Order: sequence, then structure tokens, then C-alpha cells
Amino acid sequence: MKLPVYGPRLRRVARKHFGWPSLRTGQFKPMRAVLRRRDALVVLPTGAGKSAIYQIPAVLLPGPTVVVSPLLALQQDQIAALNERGDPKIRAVRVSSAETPKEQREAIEAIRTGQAEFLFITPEQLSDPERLAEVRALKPGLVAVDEAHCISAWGHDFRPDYLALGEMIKQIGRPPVLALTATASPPVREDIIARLRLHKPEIHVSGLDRRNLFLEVAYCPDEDYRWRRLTTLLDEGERPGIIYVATRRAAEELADRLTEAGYPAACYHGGMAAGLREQRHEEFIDDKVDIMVATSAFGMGIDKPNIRWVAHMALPDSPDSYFQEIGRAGRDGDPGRTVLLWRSEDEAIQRFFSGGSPDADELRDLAGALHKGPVTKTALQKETGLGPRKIGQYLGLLEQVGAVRTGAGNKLSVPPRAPLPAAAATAAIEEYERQQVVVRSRTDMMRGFAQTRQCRTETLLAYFGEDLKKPCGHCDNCADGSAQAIDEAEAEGPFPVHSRVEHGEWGAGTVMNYEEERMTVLFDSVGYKTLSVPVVVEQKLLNAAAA
DNA sequence: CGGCGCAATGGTACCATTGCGCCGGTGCAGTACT
Repeated sequence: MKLPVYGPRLRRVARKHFGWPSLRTGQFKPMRAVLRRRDALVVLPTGAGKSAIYQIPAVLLPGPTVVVSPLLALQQDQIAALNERGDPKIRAVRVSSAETPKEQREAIEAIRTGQAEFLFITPEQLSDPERLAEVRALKPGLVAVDEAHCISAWGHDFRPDYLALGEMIKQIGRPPVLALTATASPPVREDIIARLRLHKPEIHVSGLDRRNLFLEVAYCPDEDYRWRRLTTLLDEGERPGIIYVATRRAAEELADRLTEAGYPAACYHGGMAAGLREQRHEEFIDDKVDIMVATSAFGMGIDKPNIRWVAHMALPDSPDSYFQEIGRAGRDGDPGRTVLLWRSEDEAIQRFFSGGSPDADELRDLAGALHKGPVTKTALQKETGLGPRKIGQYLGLLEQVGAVRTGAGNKLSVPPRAPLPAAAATAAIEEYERQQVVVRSRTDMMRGFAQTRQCRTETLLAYFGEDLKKPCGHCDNCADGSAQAIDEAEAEGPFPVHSRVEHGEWGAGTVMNYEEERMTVLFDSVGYKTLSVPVVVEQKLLNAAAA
């Protein structure tokens, strides 16, 4: 049988319905996977045309396309872009808390009657069985999960409905699923595939080496030094740029201090009023604010081509977050600078954010309270006296061990065959500890990146499972020669990069990188570990395993 | 886990040190109000 030729059809749709003259590298292969009705996971930097990967095939496939996207503001922009052309074949609608019930009915109706193609929705909406049934009745032909790393980053505690997405997709008839993200290391990819229950997905990764970005890291022994390094950057650098900080208060204080020192800056964080956030966002996009001091809230949905630098005044929680944040610089292809100004004290806040150890008694009481019948999260909070953050963490864990599920109207209940409260609490704590080991390993890798004398890009890409083979030439360590020296001194390691190895305690893993006397191995169950090569060799800590 | 602000302590009359408690990101949706 002759394989169908998709290229011309895809290009025709791109031209006719979207007005795009051509397709970019990295777009075509995943589009073809979608047309063949294969599941796919696509890792492609923002600005490289990720949305087109589901939008163009959607026009060719029968049935509407459900787009699961995490932020309402982001959905708004994407919907506006689709509807701008006034083409009914690519019209988009959405159902969310921002629409009235009447508007929600109209949106569903527009999809049902073929007057719209794209239904934008959040996982929280789909967690309501009535909503789920409505979507199932639409017989979607494709599900696109945008910003799919949220499953891994937020699902475990912050937005637990993300974890149930795989089940929800099954419930709406299991059309092919396309997961899209700008950054995902192997553990995050695994998590996405497992949680979404992707079936033999095609994995397409491209554009990780951003050659126009100059990567720079400076260790700062104290705050004064950090401030001086920042102002030096501001004096040298063009505008606009983003400064990432760890806390809301730091965002406000640093913006004030910079403004007073003659560097007019604005701040942005999740605690600000929605209207103000929107305003600041627009001012930045329109070049009216050219220094933005922000927490990680400022990120997804910022598709601004001319950001000239991204500075970090704190160590991010993982290379995944870091890569996503620096990736916002230089999207236009012109040079961009990324400067990580870190202190070892920065790690404390990440440890705090990663969540305290759950309390067995509290977990058991919560699991018990659920047995009294379907309740809302707010009601549970009142009954147990637990804070909103703790309850989110606990419910996430209990959901993962099958002790709670979300039903109609977002009410929580106990599924059939659920473990008893005491057993659920024990299982939840085990689950927490398992996850925590991996979370810590990612923070360790972030510090490893900050401390390396090897090429920065090589180190970062090794974390993502890419082997750059030689130093990048666009980072501080390459510029001062230390990367080159290490590269040349590098003896072949005892196990090839990307080969599978076995450790007595940590089980199976993949060799990611060698640096001087150390090697990094990504273990399937405990995450990243850095080992001393001489010790590994002498004590025979690792054995080669079948791939 | 560590920084910060405030209060208590200390030796000696106002200022420095110590100790303690508190705080810290990401957003959906529903509910209660205007």
C-alpha cells in the first residue's frame, strides 16, 4: 500500500486557512503523526509554531478538536488569533468559568453544529462528569494538550485535575492525543506519557540548542554582589528583559529599588489583581515597560520576539523551569543573553516550595472525612481545619493512591474499592516520598548546572537527554576556555552516554553525561544522581544493562 | 530551609546582640457578596 502524501495538503491548509506561506522545521513530522491518528509528544520551543501542529491537521481530520490548555488568559489569546481570520473552519470557542451558562451552551452548540472547530477547555471543566458527557457527545477527532509539562509540574499537588486527564480523554471516546510543551526532560516526558496514557506515542524533540542565546552564570556570595552584577547587566544590555525572582515580595521590592536607582522597572506576580496583571503584560508586550521583575507567574503565553535578556535572581526549581524561562529570550533569532545570579541560600526556598512532609494523622482524618459523602474542597477545608495548600497536596496524593475522585460539580468522593483511611494515608506518604526523591534530584541538577565548568549548553542539553558532542561556543565556560579544557581532558567514560546501566540500590538508569571525574545517571525510580567515576569503576557500582 | 522583623536581653543609659515566630509560587472554579 502506498503511503498517503500529506505534505501538500498540510501546506495548502496552512496557506488557505491560516495565511502561513510555509511550514517550519520541527512542525511537519508531528503533523504527519496526527494525521495518521498516532499519539504524539512534541517538545518544541515556544515561538517555533507549536500551535500549528494541532491546528492545521485539525482542519483535515473529521470531528472537532478539544484543546486542553492551562490558563484562561492564554486560551483567550489563542482563540482571538484563530477567530481573527473569520474563517468558520478554524473558529474557536471555549467553556470555562469566565463564560455564563448560556454562553457555555452556545459554545457547545457551535461545535455540535459544525460552526466551530476548536473547543478550548481546562482539566477542571472536564473533571465534571456532566461536562465530560457533553464533550463526548461532540465526538472529537483530536485532543491537543497544550503546555503538557503542567501535568508533571502542577498535577501532583497544585492542580490535581491534571492527573486525571488520561482518564477523562478515555471517557470522551479516546481520540488521538497530541501533547505539546516547550520543555520536558526524560522524567517529565515519562510522566506526561504515563498520565495521559499515550499509546506508543511518536516523540518529536527539536530546537533545544538555542544558538543565539549566550548562557552565563555567576555565583553571588551576598546580596550586594548580586545587585551589582544585575545593574552591570542592565547598564550593558539592550532592552527589554525579564528578571525572575523567587517571591512576590522580592518582585515588588526589586522593581522599586531598580526604579529608584534609575532603571525603570515594573513587577508581575500571581498575587496582583487580574486587571493589573493584564495591564502589565500588555505594557511589556507593547514595549512600554522594558524591565519586568517577575515570579514564575510571568511566563506561559508570553510570545514576544524581541526579549534581549533573561536574568535570574534565584535558582529555579529545576532545569526544566530554567530552560523554559531563558527560552523567552531572543525568539526573533537576534542575540539574547541569559544570566543566572545565584546564591546557595536560594535552595532553601525551593525546598520549602517542594512541600513539607505530609502528616499521617491529618491524611487519615482527611481520607475519613471523604467517606461522609461527596463534598467540595472548601467544605473539607472547613471540616478538617487544614489550609488550602496542604489540602491540595493531600488530595493530590490521595487521588494518586485511589482514595478520592472528583465527581459532578467538582465534588470529591471515595471511589469503589478505595483503601481504608489508614491504608490510604500510608500509601499516600509512600507516594509522596517517591516523588520527593525525584523532585530533589531535579533541584540537585539545577545546582549542578550552576556549578559546572563544562559547557553550559552541553550540561543543560544532557539533562534533556541530548548529546551535544562538543562545546557550544555560546556560554561563559566556552568563552573563557574552561569548557574546552574539560572537553579535551575528558576520557571516555566506562559506559557510553545514553547507555542503560544498573545500580545495586537505585535500579536501572540511563547515563546522561560525564564531567571531569563525575558522571550523571538518570535512574528510572529515583531521578538524577551524580556519581564519582573512579568510585563507580573501583567498586563496580554500575553494570551495563540491556537497552 | 533560611531571611527578616520585632521583642527581649545585656551591660551600663542608648545601642548591639540574641532569640523567636512568621513567611514563602504556580490557577482553576464556585461562592458570596455588591
